[in-house]
Amino acid sequence: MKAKPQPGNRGKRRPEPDREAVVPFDRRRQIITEAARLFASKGFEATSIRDIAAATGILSGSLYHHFASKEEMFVAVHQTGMEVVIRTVTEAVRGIDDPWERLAAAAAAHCTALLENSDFMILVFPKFPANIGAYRDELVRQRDEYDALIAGLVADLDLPDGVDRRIFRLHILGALNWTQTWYRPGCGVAPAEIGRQLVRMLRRGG
Amino acid sequence: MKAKPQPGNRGKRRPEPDREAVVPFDRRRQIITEAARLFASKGFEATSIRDIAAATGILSGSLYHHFASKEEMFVAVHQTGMEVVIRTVTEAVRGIDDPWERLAAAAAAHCTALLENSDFMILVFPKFPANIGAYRDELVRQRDEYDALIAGLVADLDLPDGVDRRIFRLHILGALNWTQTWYRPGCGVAPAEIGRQLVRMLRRGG
DNA sequence: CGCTCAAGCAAGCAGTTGTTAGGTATACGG
DNA sequence: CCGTATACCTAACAACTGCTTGCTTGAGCG
Repeated sequence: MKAKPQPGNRGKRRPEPDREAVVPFDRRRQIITEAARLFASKGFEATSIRDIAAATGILSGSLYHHFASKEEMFVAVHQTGMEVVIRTVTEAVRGIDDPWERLAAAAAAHCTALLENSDFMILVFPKFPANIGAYRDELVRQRDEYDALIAGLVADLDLPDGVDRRIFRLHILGALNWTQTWYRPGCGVAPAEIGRQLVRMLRRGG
Repeated sequence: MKAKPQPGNRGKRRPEPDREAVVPFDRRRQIITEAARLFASKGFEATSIRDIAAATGILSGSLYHHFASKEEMFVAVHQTGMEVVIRTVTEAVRGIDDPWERLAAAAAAHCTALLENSDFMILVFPKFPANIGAYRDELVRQRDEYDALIAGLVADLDLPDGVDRRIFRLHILGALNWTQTWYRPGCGVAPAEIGRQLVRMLRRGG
């Protein structure tokens, strides 16, 4: 966090596998983690390359050995975040048969991943950076993949006639993603419970 | 929009009441409007003082005759946006008695104000600028005022036991506010319908 | 040993940022 | 017609932005 650039690991392909840290030293992943945390807390534009570098314990220029641009870092963070949510939700619904129970488990997992994964905080970004340019398609693809996962869960539900399943899905995702703006740890309600309550309200009414 | 700085109105307190334009010339409001549009489309940090000045047809330094800082502009935009939503929603529920119908009307009005008010686009900001500092309390106060309005509507509902009305309210606002990220004009569903459908889903289930 | 090359540092580039100081034209009250 | 206030312009400030260049270090390999 406050790590100063340490000339120690200059030129090292990789420090010898630390016996305490099972996870191998991976600078790229470390950068993504720190960038994710900063993007989540200050926003993309307000986070400077130097902020990310300082948090990683590196100088700003050195980041460009791992990423071509700040936008590419954003894409990497976005992708990693989406992968985490997709994996978490997929695992959460495995083995559950009842469609509503599956959706409830998914919502709980979504909230947990979003709000509790403090060592790798994810942000489902409300909007993409302005100059994202050519990367846009890739970001949309990543997001659509998760959208499709939720759409599959919604498709299995037994819903009254006239309910637009697309809007149903978007409202669920909206409510879940918006929790980022108001949830604070130790506010009395666990993330999983927040997700479950939403599905409960939508299922039985109220 | 593309208005170049025109030395014409230098020093004028106000141009003589234009017979065509009923609304009196109000630079401060004009700046707020343009800033709101830019903040909504590019985000606060990505919008520069010079962007706002150019959109207003003024030079960047001149903005500081109307606002002390960029953050103060944000506060003004936020306040104006909140006032518009509060006014719109308050008017929408007037004369309606049934609590669920009141909520449905409120949701419809919220979406309409958010998505359709193109000449004064509002953004309900997911998070405040980083260096907002002392202005934070004022922003929270403005937001809480609207929160209380919705909380009042929710309090009148006949809900099943065990439903947390606070979470109920936050999920509604979350779903409604998130529409900003996916709604596009002419996408087949009118903003008011999007709001109504949410309440319908929450009322009867599904 | 000598070669290669990833990983990082040091320094700086050109452009942009929010903000300010000082000057100028215009309107209005006296 | 004079003084004051308003609204704006001009020009710049220091700080910061993303990014590039040239160099150094040291591990791995034949």
